[in-house]
Amino acid sequence: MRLSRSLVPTLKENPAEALIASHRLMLRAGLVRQVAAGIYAWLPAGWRVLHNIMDVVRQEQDRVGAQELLMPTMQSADLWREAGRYDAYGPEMLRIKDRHERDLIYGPTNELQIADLMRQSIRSYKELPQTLYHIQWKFRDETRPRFGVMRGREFLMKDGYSFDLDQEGAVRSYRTMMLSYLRTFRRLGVRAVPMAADTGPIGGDLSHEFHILAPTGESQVFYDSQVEEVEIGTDLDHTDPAALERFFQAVTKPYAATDEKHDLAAWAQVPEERRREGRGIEVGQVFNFGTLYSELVGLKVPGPDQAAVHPNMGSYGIGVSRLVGALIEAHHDEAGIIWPDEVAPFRAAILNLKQGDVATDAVCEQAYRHFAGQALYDDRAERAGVKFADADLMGHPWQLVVGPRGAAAGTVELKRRATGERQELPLEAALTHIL
RNA sequence: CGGGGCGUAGUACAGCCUGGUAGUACGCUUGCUUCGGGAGCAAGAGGUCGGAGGUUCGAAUCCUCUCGCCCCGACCA
Repeated sequence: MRLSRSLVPTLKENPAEALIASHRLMLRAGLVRQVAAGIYAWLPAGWRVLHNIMDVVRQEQDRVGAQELLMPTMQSADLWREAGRYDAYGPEMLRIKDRHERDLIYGPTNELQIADLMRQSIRSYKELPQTLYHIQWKFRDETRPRFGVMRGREFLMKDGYSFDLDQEGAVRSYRTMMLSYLRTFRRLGVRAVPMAADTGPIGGDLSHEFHILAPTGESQVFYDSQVEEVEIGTDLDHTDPAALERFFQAVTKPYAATDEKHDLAAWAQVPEERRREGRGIEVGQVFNFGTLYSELVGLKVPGPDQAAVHPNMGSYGIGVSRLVGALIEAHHDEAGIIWPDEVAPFRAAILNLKQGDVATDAVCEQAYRHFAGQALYDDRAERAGVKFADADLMGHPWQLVVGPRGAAAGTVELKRRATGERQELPLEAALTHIL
């Protein structure tokens, strides 16, 4: 993208409504604009970030055999009534009437829909296990939206659901998802610690929340520093139950809990020098809730012995739009955002220090073509300082600085945003470096 | 939902108490100069002061109602 022709409305000053770093920087870097309380428009650069996160999530889901589908945002109230959840859910659920006075809801979650879908579709235990997921907008009418996209009313969430014949299979699905999630967060450039968690209104008895540690987190978290040393299992074969179990034990054995589940007795067992306490941003949660929902919607299949079986379900969520804020909370400095490589809206910014200079323009155009849409070309006829400030603010992992001096000598300056390191090198070398 | 705060130009704010032609800075436009890490000078554009009603000769300013946004708490990916 050429910056001169892009909708990237950066701000030099901090908007008054934004108090925490990620909210401030998202507005200042031109990623989002607020439309109403807790509702945001994603501008081109912000939308690219969201896409990049979705891509990583998708790849890691597909890798462990989950199938993507897409369920609608709007749901019929009937299903919720049938399951006895329409009145139970409370005012957080946005209820709408269509022109025929039929009750609809904007989905706050999808486990009823997916269970209903499976009820209509699967006919035998031989079709299990299956795990399905989608990435879709949700709406929860929070009493108090805040912190920008971190607690919006409308938010993008990846939610997945597993269906197993029995508890043993369900535990395996649960562990597989744990692995997938930890891989996902790792690729997104953050360490998310799984913590024992309350199961909340969804019910069930096995649940972990994934927290990114940041001072602005909403939960108080306690953990044994050993969890930080666990190998994430990038190459682990998830179809090997023994390897999966070893991994799961290693990840969940060290003490880690949010304040809701904090156990003082267990905490006291953790050696003092390994005790860590801080704030965490919840970016994901995994549940196993047994046969609760299959029973609610009447999902059952004939088992091996002819008897009808309610599949054992698990539910797995990642707050995709919240992650954008959480990643910024975890990666920024005074100058702006520092994107992890996989999520950056652009791999590099090309800064043309003298637009109109034939040699400089030529080098920039060459680099621009080379990146084929993966770079933001700052082709504005501005002072260098403005460009550097914007590039730092937007947090591109690399900055390719092209000026007339270098263009004449056949070199460009390459700057790494995260470290501030700069080096002067030939264009070709710089390009290989970035890719 | 309880408590607090705020709505004036794209952004940050002043003006309101004590009514009298809507201001400052940054950003934006144009020109000249400058030009390798948030330039200087000059000239401009840009606002139904959140909305409605009222008081008044006259309302951003006073009164009433209303809408919206932010913060703290209780609740949640």
